[in-house]
Amino acid sequence: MDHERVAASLAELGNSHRLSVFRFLVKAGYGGASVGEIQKALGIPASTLSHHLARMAKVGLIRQEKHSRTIVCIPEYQHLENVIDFLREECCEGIAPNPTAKAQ
Amino acid sequence: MDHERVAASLAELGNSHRLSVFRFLVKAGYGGASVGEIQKALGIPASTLSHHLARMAKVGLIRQEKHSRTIVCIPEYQHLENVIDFLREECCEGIAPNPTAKAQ
DNA sequence: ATATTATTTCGACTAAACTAGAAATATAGG
DNA sequence: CCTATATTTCTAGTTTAGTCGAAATAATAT
Repeated sequence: MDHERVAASLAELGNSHRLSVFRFLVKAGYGGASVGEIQKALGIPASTLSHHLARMAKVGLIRQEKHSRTIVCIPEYQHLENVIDFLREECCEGIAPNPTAKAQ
Repeated sequence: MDHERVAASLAELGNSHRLSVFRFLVKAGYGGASVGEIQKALGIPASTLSHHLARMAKVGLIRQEKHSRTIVCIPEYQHLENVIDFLREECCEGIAPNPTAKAQ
């Protein structure tokens, strides 16, 4: 994953509503949850939620599958894993060998 | 680290300039780098950079130490570690046990 | 066909982020 | 004291994000 995609994904998770949605979907598991279920659980107005879900899908944090009338949202675990891997590789160098301090 | 602080930190890292700054500081190591050094390396106008650095410091991603005329910026590795830990705990459940494997 | 349910798109607004030049501040050296 | 350097604050403009009611779309059932 490249710099810009990582930044875009972090920006999406950097919104409180969207982070809540992602956490909810992770709890829901691989089956995900429908837009309506998310809406009821988190109490976000439908049009607002739809907007946030579209953004999350756009960067690949979630996938949306249409099953008749309902749209099921599924968290893309691997996408988040890739973001975390990038952060570990690019932003955590040197954390193990700490020359200045021990712990805090 | 709580939900809101995680979201705020992710939002800061979710900006391309700020992610570049953080990566640069990590490469610089525990000694960090001065504002001027960052400015030269990344080519961001001084006032713009100052603004981004202040935001990063506010959420605890970096620390700023004044040494005579220059201000040294140091990455707070542990802060990012805490953010990553939150993501792993709250947003990666179920990734190890495959959906095809035993449910629990 | 009509009604019901699930979700999105539209439209309009407010708030916040991003940008960067110019002026101000702070510190050090001559 | 004056000058150079490092960085911030001020100011102002542009852009993007966030919000949500109302209307539109899509699918299903009656």
